[in-house]
Amino acid sequence: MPPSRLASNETGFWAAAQNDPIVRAIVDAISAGRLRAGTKLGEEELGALFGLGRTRVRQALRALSFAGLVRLEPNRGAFVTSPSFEEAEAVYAARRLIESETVREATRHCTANDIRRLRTHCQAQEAARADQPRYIRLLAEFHLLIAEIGGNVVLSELLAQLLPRTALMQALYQPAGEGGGACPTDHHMEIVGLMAQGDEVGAASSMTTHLTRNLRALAITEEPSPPSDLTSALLL
Amino acid sequence: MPPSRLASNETGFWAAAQNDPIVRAIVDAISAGRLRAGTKLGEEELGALFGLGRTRVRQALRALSFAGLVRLEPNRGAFVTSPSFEEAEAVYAARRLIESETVREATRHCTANDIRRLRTHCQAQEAARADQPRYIRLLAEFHLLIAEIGGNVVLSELLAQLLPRTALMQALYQPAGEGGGACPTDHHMEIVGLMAQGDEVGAASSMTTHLTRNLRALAITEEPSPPSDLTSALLL
DNA sequence: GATCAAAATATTGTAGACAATTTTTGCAGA
DNA sequence: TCTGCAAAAATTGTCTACAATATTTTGATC
Repeated sequence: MPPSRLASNETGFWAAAQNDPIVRAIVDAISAGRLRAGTKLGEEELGALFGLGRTRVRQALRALSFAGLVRLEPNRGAFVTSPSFEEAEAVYAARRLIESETVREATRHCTANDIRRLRTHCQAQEAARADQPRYIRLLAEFHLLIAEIGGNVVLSELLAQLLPRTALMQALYQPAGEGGGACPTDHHMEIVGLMAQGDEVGAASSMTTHLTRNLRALAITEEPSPPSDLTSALLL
Repeated sequence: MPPSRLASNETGFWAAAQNDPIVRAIVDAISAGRLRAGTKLGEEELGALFGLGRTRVRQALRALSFAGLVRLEPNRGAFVTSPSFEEAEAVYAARRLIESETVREATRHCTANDIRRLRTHCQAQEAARADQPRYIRLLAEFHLLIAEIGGNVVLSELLAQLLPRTALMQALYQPAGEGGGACPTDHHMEIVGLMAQGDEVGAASSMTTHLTRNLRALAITEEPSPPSDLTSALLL
């Protein structure tokens, strides 16, 4: 069982879209900070890179735009979103709202096996520290996994949409120090610990502070970083 | 200023998609109960109906699948979603979570002009009672409008995705009595009244009971209603 | 050299063609 | 009549060609 599929329930469109190789590659490149905000995503160029026609590229770009990672300008093309700091705050506010609920529900429903899965997942996070795209994917998946244990599929889907956006913002606004400090596995372990004790209030509040810390870690600098070169950003 | 555009901020993919004639027509037909769950949405047939090629049809179907109104089965086509009752409960739970927050924020931020807009909107709802698709659209827009006043764009977007789904479920599971009883303008007026008094707790709780009543109004009958004829459903 | 218009180039938007897959149809055999 | 299988028809998936729209380059004028 590949860990990157651990938290993907097969329902929902965004989950399916992430299996698209183009979507996947762009999400990874954005998360890792290789694709910077404002970069133009040319259809022909992407198609050539993946050996696919423009049809598939277009589908991928639309999916990414749905998730808020890409901005489609009519007759001009697709660009990596440049979220404002207000937008970042809004996304984190939404996550706090949704995730304090999911973690509360999860704490109520979770079985011993769920706790085990969460702990295993934290270990996988530690192990993947070297491989940044994978590490970031895992950190996000942890939150998704909690949402799934919570049991409300709709909230899971909404959260799944929000997660890549926060990844984009971290890559954008995170100061030089690599993302390691922002969403560390320690916090995750703490949350799991509280869940294991059945302390739903504590777990929810721990989640909230975890997210607030994440937001605070973002630098307010809104300097327009130069767009990156698409081809080199995607070729690893 | 056309009232149907009152509450549509131009950002966000779903807002844009709803300007697509195909999306619009299908959403209306679903909301009005003319297009029943399980109906197959053939690409060629839709294209012929709107005088458009399959490319546009496909885009529309994909957008509808983003919003959870349509299920795409690989190599089989697009079908109007048949949400289970659990799914309905999940969507309403998500709406309660999100909207109790948006109405709280809106109550804090709202100006006298905002209150006026909301009251005007309620009147427009009353006036549109005869025209069912429009009526349903307006009822949903009211909730969106509150979210926009609340000021968190992300929550607005998420809510915008959820609203058509609840419309689908109402059309699906609502007992014979037409949708009038489910989301009446009276409740909306009450909420606006509480907002005008600055009673955020009251407004939030009123919103919650409003939504809970909506959910309760759905019949638990899960009999598979026969799919409708696509052409006749869309030709008004 | 700067400014603006117009041609040239490049890119996106849409439609239709062909390939792959599923569904239906037709027919033989039990 | 029903079942199983194969051919035919219909439908979706993908690519490519052409049209519409932006962007860049060119060149003439001041």
